Amino acid sequence: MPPTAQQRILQVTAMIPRGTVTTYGRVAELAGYFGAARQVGWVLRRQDPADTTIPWHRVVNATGAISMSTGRNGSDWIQRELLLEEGVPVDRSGRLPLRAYLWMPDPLQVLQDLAGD
DNA sequence: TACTTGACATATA
DNA sequence: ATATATGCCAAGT
Repeated sequence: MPPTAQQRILQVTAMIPRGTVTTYGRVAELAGYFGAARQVGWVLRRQDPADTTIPWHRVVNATGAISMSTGRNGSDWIQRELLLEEGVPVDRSGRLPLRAYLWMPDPLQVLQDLAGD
């Protein structure tokens, strides 16, 4: 069975280094699903906020902010705390200096890692 | 099958 | 800096 989109999205997310962040759109792109940013949000939404096995908190939107929403039942604020713990400065509205903390992986390396499993 | 909903992104005003 | 408008993709109803 070929890996599902969800699996690849989680695999890419798992590669994000501590103390750095990336965007939904970028994760989709690296996973091989350019344009499917919303799907990334959908996948991360069903992760257990308490489970840090996969660093879901290192994914933010393209404006450089945590996507705050009442539907998240507070996981958005948990995300802020987790990022602060890693040294990523997030202000009270959830904004952060994206360009300074953005994960810049070598695309080829990412493909290698995805293939290797 | 058709319509609605979202942890999105980009372009405009 | 905000707000509105489209385009996107998959799941839920």
